Amino acid sequence: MTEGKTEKRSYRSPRGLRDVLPQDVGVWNRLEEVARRLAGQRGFSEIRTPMFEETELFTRSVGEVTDIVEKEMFTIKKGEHSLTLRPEGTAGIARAYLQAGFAKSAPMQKLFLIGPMFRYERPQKGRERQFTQFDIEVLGSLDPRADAEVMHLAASFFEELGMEGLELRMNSMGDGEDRDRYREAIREFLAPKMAEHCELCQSRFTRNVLRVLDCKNPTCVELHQGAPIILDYLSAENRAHFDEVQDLLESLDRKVVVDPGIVRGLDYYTRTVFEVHYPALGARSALCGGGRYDHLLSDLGGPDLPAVGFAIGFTGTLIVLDQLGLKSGLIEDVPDVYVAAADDDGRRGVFEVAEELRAGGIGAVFDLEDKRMKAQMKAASKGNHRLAIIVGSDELARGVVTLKDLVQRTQTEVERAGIVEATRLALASTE
RNA sequence: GUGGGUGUAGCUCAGUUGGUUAGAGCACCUGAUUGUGGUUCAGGAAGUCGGGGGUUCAAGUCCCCUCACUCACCCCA
Repeated sequence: MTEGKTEKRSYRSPRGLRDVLPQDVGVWNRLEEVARRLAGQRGFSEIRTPMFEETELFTRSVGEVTDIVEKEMFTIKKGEHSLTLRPEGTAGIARAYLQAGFAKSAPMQKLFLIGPMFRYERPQKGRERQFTQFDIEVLGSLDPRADAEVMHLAASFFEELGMEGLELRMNSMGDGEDRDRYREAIREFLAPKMAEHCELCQSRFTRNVLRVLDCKNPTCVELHQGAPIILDYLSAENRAHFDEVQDLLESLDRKVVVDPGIVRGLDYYTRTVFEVHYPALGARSALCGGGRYDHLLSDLGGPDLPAVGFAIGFTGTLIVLDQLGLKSGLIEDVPDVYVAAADDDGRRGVFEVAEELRAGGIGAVFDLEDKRMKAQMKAASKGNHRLAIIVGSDELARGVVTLKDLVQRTQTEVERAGIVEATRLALASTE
């Protein structure tokens, strides 16, 4: 606590956090509007969970041996409590589902959430420390139609925004026994080569074998050539599920690319995993990632109910929309009337007229900067208002106001008393 | 965490081998038009040249450190 004059400095938003300025809010609203509409049409209900949760919720669900938990969480310690800003949406939704008793009262839930997530990472293109996600979750169903429904919905979201050339990639992570058998096969495959792997791989080998294959270290990638592929280990049941999801999507004319390389970075995934890519984006082309998490609810203390969902990141979506020139064309609604004061006597009248119009349901603004008449007219025109109403001592004396059509560039005088009605008429004629 | 690039007016940038008061366009303000807008013309305001240190008679320009932004790797939405 210093006293006296403090040094003058400027402030910036924290690293990796950005402002959405008024000129960009239109696109954001559009993304949310499309998300809400598509979700609503399909019977998904909106849910809003807290921005932070007990840290343990994430270590349990996302997995201790994941980048998210190992190095990307914003954690706050308050006394005994450890709280973490949510790095993703599914864990919180699953927790809320159990807490609300849905597991017993109404296990089948289709839910969606739109909101900010937080990860402590080094920012770069398409990656921020606070980012917004659109999360979709179907809880309580193992039906392959649920998988296909959410996958189709993910792709539809982007298409609805005008994007083309998307790629839907999927894989299966198996479940239970086949997952165990695969894990064993990987362990056998890797064991003789472990000495040559990097430190991270060696640590993962004992803690979570499957993630060893995730390593991008060139030496390790080389060592992984010829590693067993999980699709060869699927049980008949899981194989049938995998095939059925593809069939369903093909019946919607939706092409799916099977990509055995998709191993999602979160431990809770089982069976179906998928990503929606926009290949032209390059480095970070995945706009959406998702899949099944059939044991997450049980891992969090609930019954063993299956679920499937995805998360779409707005950051990447906005970059693509910008690249495609689809961000423009969103005209912001602006008040119809600019009320201008011709002189100092008019300033009070301007205030009263504006409020009278607003009370009558007409949008109106006026100058708050002591601008001269000319500057006010300039502002009216720059602001894209349709009408200007001019109030000055001359008008006040005669009980009228000047009504000017800024588009047609015509003007008339109308009775001050009938201003709302006259403005309505003028607006109707310029429709 | 590891590399690369960039930091000059609100924004986009120019500033030549270091050399007098640091420039342009856009935006902003004023006037031409003493009560009327999108054009034009004239004028004006606006910069600790990211910050600190060093070399030099002289640094926006060269060197070192630092911070910020940005791109890529890692990972991921």
